[in-house]
Amino acid sequence: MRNDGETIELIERLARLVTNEGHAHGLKPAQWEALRYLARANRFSRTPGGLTAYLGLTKGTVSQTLMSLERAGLVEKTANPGDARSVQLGLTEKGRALLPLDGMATIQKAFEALPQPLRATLGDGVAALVTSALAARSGRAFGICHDCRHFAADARGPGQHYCRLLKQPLEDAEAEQICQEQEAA
Amino acid sequence: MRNDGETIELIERLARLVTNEGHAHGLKPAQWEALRYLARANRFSRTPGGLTAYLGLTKGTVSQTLMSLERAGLVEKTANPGDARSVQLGLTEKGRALLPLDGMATIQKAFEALPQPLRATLGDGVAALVTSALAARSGRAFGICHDCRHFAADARGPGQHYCRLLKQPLEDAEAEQICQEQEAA
DNA sequence: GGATATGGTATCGAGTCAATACCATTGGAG
DNA sequence: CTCCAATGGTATTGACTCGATACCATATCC
Repeated sequence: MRNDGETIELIERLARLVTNEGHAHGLKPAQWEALRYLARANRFSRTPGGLTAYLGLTKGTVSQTLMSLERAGLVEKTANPGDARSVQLGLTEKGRALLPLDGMATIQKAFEALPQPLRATLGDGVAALVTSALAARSGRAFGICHDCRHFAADARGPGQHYCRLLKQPLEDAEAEQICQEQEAA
Repeated sequence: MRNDGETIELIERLARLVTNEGHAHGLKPAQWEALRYLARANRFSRTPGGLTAYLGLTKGTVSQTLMSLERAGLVEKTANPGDARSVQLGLTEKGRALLPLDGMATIQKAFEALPQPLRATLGDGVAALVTSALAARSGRAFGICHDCRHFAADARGPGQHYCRLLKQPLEDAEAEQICQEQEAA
């Protein structure tokens, strides 16, 4: 029988495996994490500050990583209309093309090789553990927009949603992205 | 409902949380992983080569990390009787004293806060995923000695076990440690 | 309109990591 | 028994990560 200590060791091992996969195609783990985040985050969250909160690092570190990605032509910065201090981040064509080559695909394949009841079960367990660990460090959830308590579906007509917190309209596609401000409904 | 893609995102997030916890007490994540490995590995596996295989890194990298730990007085090297090329690693008193301050304790607490059926379930899922991911990269399991097909229980009397592969006697305590050579029974 | 908060960047030092080169010892094969 | 390839480690280099600290511009609040 497996005891709790062994499970912790396995979680540690899994974390190492994920990190190791992050060296695909000459990029570094932190760079891949930034790329994946930018591919999934909505326009309110695609900023250096958003990425900093997501990764749980300091802003100086994240600024460095973003500069290296910008130098490599994978990420571009544009001015944020409405706040001249802030910066909007986005993937370039080249950056987007790199996404399918992500080393996480290896983990994903291993995951998909598991029988179905186990997959669902693992999802539940990991979700609960992440929630619990995030709560312990008072970190944000970065959940999906449409699962948020500030989300108003079809508030402006079919497919025209609305964020009550940021007072902004939302397209269908955006409702599927992750958001800095998301709070469970 | 959660789909498979979301589970992968959560696994990625969990890996980042584990890595972030690795900065406790001025050490780095890789240094903590080395310390934990040395605390759990048996005498056949407590070598730079064993740690290299466990972490899935190159030997040069691991050599660097071990040197920094030796400079800090947390790890000590002794000659390996029987092979003058090899080195035996061990934790110093100071290194052993540091173990309970491990940042993984935070993750462990979050894990223990989960209700029981979920804990067991998560353990099963993570075990299966790690096994599957390791197989994909043909990595070793580093399982517990007494679960190995080379393990002969009480072969030399009660509590006097034996490794058929390395042809070495094993004490009770060693049978509970992880081993480089372990293969599921 | 000035204090303070916020979003980012610049710089430094220690560490990580792969790659390459290198050095001993070991263990075969002739 | 002597080469010689394989094995276990270390040394060095260069790009990147990361926290800490300092700093700058724009926003916001009184």
